[in-house]
Amino acid sequence: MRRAAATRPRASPTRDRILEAAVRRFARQSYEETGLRDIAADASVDVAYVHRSFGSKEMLFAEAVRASTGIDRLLADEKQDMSGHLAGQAFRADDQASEETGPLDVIIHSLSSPAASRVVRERIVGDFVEPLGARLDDPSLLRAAVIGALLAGIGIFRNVLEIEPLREAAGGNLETLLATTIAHIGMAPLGAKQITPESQDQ
Amino acid sequence: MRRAAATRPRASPTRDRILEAAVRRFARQSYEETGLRDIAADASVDVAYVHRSFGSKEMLFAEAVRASTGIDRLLADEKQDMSGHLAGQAFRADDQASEETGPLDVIIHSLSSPAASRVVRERIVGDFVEPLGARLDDPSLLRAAVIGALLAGIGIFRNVLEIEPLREAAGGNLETLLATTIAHIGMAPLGAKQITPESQDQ
DNA sequence: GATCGAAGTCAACTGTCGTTGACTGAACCG
DNA sequence: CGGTTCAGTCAACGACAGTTGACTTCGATC
Repeated sequence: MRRAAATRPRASPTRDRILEAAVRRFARQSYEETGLRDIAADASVDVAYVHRSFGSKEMLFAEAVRASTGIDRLLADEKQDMSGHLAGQAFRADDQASEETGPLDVIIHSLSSPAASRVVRERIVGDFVEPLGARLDDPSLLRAAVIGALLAGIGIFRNVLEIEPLREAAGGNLETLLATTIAHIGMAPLGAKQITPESQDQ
Repeated sequence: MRRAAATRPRASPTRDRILEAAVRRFARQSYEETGLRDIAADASVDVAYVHRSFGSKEMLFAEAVRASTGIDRLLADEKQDMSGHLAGQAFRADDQASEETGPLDVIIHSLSSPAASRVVRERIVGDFVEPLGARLDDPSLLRAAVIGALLAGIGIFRNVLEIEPLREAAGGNLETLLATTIAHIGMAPLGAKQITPESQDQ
C-alpha cells in the first residue's frame, strides 16, 4: 500500500518556519494574492516542500488561521468590562506597521476568498459568535454576530482598505466609540421598537 | 499614429449588456473569482471583446462598481430618520436570493482584492463616509466611517460568509438593532469617557 | 460599386499558479 | 556494510488567467 500523502512531516523546525511565513503573508495579503512560492521563499525552502508539508494551499491556510489568528483570544482573559475589552483588542498589534500579527488580520484579509471562506466562517462562528453570544448579559447569537460584524468591518476599513478616519491609534475617540457601541449592541432592546421580554431571537 | 486603444466603443447595446453581466457576476463573486470569460459568456460575446470594450478587467470592475452599486443610493431620498433609513437600506434587495443587486453587494464581495480595493475605497469614502459625515447631527468623519464599517461588516457576514444568526429577513430584530446602533454611533460621546464638547475628532 | 471604420470573432501568447513524480543526500538501523 | 527512511530539491506538467494581433463582417459614405 503506497502511503497516500507519502512523507508528510507532522512537526519540525522547518515546518514551523513555513507556517510562520504563511501567517505573516496571510496577515498582510489575501488568500489568492499569496502564492506558495512567496511563502517558500520567505522560509527559504522549495515550493514543493511547502505543498508537501501541508497537503494543499487550503490546508496551509486553515492551519495558519488556526495557529496565529486565534479569534478566541479576543475573548480570553476578560474580566467584567467586555465592551471595553473587545474595543481594545481590536487595536491589538495593529497599531502602526507593527511586526506582530493581530488577532483578526488573517481573517479580514481573506474574507472574500471562496477557498478561505469556509475556514473563516467556522472560526468566526465557533470561536467568537457562539462563546460571546452565551456570555452576554442578554445572551443572544444575533447580538454576538453583530458585534463580530462591527469588529470585522472596522478591521477591514482600517487595515485592508486603509480608510483614513479610522487610522487613529488606540486610546483615542475610535476606541471609546467602539466600546460604547459594543455595549449598546449587547443590551439594546430587540423587537419592533419596544423593550418586550418576549422579543428574543433564538 | 496608431490609435492606442484602437476601437473602444463608448456606449452601445452590447457594451451595456456586458456591463450588466459584469455587475451580476461581481455582485455574487469576488473580483478574482470572476473571469472575463464568464462575463463574456453571460453576455454572449467573445472574451476579447469584453476586454476591448473596457480596456482591462480592473477598468471593467471600476465601471461595474460605479454603475450598479451606488453606495450613494444608501443616502438618497432620506427624510429625517437617518438611522432607520440606513438600517433598512442594508436589507434592500438582499432579501432571499433576489434577482436584484443590492447597493453593497459588489463592494462586499471584493473587499480583499487588491486590484479592486482602490476603487472600492474611493467609492466608500467619496460616496458614503464624506456625505454622511457632513449630514450627521454631530458631523464627524469618524462616526460616519464607523457606521460604514458596521454596514459593510453586516453585509459580509450575511451575504458573503452566510453566518446564520444574521440571515433573518428585514423588519426583524436585526433591523431594529441596527437602527438603534447606528443612532448610537451618530451621537454617542467621543473622548476619553466623558461627554466633553472639546473632545471631537478632526 | 469601392472604401473605410466600427463591431465583433478567432486563435494564440505569456505568465503564473497549485500540484506532482522523480531524484539526492544524510541519518539511522540491523 | 547495505538498505530504509526521511527532509528537502528539481524540473516539469496542466490549467487557466488577462491580454493581444490579425482577421471577418457589415453598414455607411463618397
